[in-house]
Amino acid sequence: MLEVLRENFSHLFEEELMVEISKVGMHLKVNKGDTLMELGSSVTHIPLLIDGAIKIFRLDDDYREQILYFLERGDTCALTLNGCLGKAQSEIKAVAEMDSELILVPAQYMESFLKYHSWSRFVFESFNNRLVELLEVIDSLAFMKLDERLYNYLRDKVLINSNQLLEITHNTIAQEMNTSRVVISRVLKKLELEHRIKLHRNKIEVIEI
Amino acid sequence: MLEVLRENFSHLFEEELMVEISKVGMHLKVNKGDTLMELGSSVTHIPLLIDGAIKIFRLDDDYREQILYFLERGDTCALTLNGCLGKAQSEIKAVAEMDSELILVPAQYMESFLKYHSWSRFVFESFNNRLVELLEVIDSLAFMKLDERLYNYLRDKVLINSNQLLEITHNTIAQEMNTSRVVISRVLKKLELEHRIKLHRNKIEVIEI
DNA sequence: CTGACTGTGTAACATTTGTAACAGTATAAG
DNA sequence: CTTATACTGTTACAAATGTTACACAGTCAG
Repeated sequence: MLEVLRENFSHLFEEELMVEISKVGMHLKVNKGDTLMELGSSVTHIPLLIDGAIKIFRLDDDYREQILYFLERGDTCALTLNGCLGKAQSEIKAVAEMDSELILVPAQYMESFLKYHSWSRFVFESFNNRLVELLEVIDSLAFMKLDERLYNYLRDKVLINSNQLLEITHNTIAQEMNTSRVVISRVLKKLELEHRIKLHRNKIEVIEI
Repeated sequence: MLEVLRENFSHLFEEELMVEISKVGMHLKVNKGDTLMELGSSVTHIPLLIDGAIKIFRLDDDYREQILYFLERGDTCALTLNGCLGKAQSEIKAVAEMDSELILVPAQYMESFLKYHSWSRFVFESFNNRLVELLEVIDSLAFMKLDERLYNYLRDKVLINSNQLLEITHNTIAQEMNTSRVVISRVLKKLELEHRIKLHRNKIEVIEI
């Protein structure tokens, strides 16, 4: 695992910290679609993403969901850190957007690693990134109409997957954005008429400008 | 200023840190309605709230706004910290909800103070609180209808002001929630019919359960 | 007191989003 | 090939929210 850490985190962490992490961390591979954390499950580990992408959702009491952001290589999830400190059950869900690889660090090391400058810097920047992304979600929900929100959602997916051709169904989009399939189909059709996307069965092609 | 710090932050900060803060901090009093930070103004200070309450808004390009949360005694603004680290212009607005008193610490001390355990704990908890509050805003926007959002907004105001009788106009509410006055008047009337509030001129009485 | 202004109530209508129902088409399993 | 299932398109309608317009009541300055 130390090798994996060196390959992926040497620009972030000092050698000594990577050694420490490799002693207590757990190396994990997950498949596309796997759920990593369910509503209210206690937060016992801090994830470090080695490869792939994880999407994070907010859940409400009726199991509706709202996508928040993606974690990518080098990211961690501040909401987890949050859970570590606050001891609160985090009502979020994490699902692998693609086959991914991560290291899980037991939450109790969170604070003790703060003596490493690179770790505290990493944690700070992570909080920072998450705050910014949550603000973007708020912008989207508060100020934008569904067509723009949907287009942004698709653009994000394109970036994460490094592919203009998305393999996704209308139904899945509807769930992730907390609306209904009919509405998504309607708005997608509108975006297609505006030549911003092309629709295929099970696939959506995003036309970049 | 050291006296003021001791009175209000001795449960949070160690003595030595308070001394340091008192050397570089600026003691400030603001009046209800004063704007503390405008869209994109560079973030040069970290605020420590001594007394009163500050409301924080998200702004969009058309100067529409969405209220995020209130800062109270003992709070600081993680979005400011965010600004310190990320060097990004924070597109938020801060307005005094009531007459308030705060200490401004120049942003450059943010990192150096991290050697004080109580400071790094304080900063972490602050990030934490802000994340939780942003998630609540997202819940509100993503999952709730306007009547519930409005009632929650009023309840928050009651808590912050320690007063069931709010002095506020429909128009102000509409601005803070990014909707129109007519809509707010309509929904307020509905809440009144449900006996959850009572309407008066310039005043709204929230009936607690 | 008078006129200007602000705050509130309300009606009529437009737009956006959500829901129900159903048809047609591609795909997969047998 | 046949059947079942998943996916998409579309219509008609409902509900929520936004917009425009206007009436009227309280307040404040002169």
